[in-house]
Amino acid sequence: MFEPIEKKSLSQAVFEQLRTRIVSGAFSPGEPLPGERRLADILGVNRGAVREALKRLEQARLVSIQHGGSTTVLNYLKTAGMDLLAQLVLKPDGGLDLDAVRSLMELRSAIGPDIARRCATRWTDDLHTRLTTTAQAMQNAHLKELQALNMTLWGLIVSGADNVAYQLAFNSISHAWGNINDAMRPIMRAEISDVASHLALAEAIGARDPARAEAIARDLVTRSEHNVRGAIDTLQSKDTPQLALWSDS
Amino acid sequence: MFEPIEKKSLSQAVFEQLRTRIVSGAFSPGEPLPGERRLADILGVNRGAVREALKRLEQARLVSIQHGGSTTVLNYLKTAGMDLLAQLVLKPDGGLDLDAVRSLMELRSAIGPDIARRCATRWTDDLHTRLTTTAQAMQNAHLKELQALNMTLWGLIVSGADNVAYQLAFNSISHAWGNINDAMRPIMRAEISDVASHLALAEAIGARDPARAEAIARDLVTRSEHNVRGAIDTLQSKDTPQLALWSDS
DNA sequence: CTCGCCAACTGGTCATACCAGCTGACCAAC
DNA sequence: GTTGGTCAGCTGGTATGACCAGTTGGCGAG
Repeated sequence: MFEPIEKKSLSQAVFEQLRTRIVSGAFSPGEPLPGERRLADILGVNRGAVREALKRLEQARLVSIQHGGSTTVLNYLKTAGMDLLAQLVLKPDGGLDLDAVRSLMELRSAIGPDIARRCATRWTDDLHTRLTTTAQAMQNAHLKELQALNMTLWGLIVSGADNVAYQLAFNSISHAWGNINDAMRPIMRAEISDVASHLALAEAIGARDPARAEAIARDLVTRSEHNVRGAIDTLQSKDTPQLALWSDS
Repeated sequence: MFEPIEKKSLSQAVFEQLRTRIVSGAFSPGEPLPGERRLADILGVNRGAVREALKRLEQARLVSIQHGGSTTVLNYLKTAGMDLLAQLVLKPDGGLDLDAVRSLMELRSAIGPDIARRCATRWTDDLHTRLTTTAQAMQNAHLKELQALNMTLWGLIVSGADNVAYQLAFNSISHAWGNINDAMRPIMRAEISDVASHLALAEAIGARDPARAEAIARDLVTRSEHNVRGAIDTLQSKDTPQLALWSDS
């Protein structure tokens, strides 16, 4: 139906364009970027917009700015932080980068069970109630709602794990997730449609049973990880011409 | 002796000041920030510097900027990405925030073994050689060198795990680490001075033995995690009688 | 040759003006 | 009352031109 109109500032556009070019390899690590004045001239914007974009690139550790010297491109694989994941899971053409998605799912599989385990021993207040309420809401939900509730549930579990590193990592993952959740829905089906396991997870955490919570969580998150791997294998083995499948569907 | 002179641009200073105030709670979530012109006036800098700082705060998801509206502070615990860890491990007074450090070590404990496991099955080229060389270099190294070599070793393992999410998470962790590695050296001693285990880890990965690599890695990273926890418990029981009462339950 | 200075880059800061979006007060017209 | 319009006064967004401040390399004096 109606979709929100996409609006972005100039500095945002400059930032995204440069970021895409750096990640895609159009700029090689160590290569100097054109000067601010020249970039502004090329892109047809004023220098302030370019500077704002460059500052953001510097904060993302994609470039290195030196007063008096030139701004150089960094090797993002060795310097960039986790927030770049949100960019990497999407290819420049808008499709999914399955390799990055696989990486994301593997990370999720590694920390998810540990988060559930720690939450089971550390939660306070009425977290148990809120977990159970959320899990119960999954009983009469469709796939799209299931996905949202699954995210809500994990957000609660993370908040109960009393660990800011997990919390921030979850935020970064969620942010990346926002770019691909529609495409991931069928792949996540086996995990998010298993309401009984989610209820059991909430119950195990509420009962302060870390081992059981960890086991249930591991079982759940592993399913989607395997499904992503299965999707990759299918694409790699079946269709030699990759583009054929993309254009047909 | 002589230390490098700390030089930072105005926008960097503005960014850091606002970030510190947001994280410390001087600005509450939802609270509107003063306007750009007013901030520039208060801080005695140009509006451009303020704008560059605000753009960076927005990218870090610490504030939300709206054209025509006001810039509001976000709840960083629910929005900020993992790069904020580098800020959180240091308290405003320069001391360590042990709670954040504990979080960091727990995250490290969760992903480290999994990274080693995946590296053992996925490494290519001469990674095994480089791992062994690095581990062997630890044999005649002092504590400070051991710490650096341990970081180098893990950097190699991460690069061999073929997982961009782990790679970026490692970058974020390393970045936070750079702020506290001096203080963490004694705590890490039990882990980084065990050269034999590091050699065994390199050997297990080279032998493509994921189970053994995972086990050795888990044993190593868990030590430092426990030491951090021990340091926290010691501090809590010794001083600050208020907190002692709290933990007596 | 070395040393030191100068010119020409680079990014950093500044002041000013104007454009563009939001909000609320006010005021018709229905 | 509700609706819709206008307008003033905020807010952030963009543009311009100037100048300050590090870095670099070349060129001339010694």
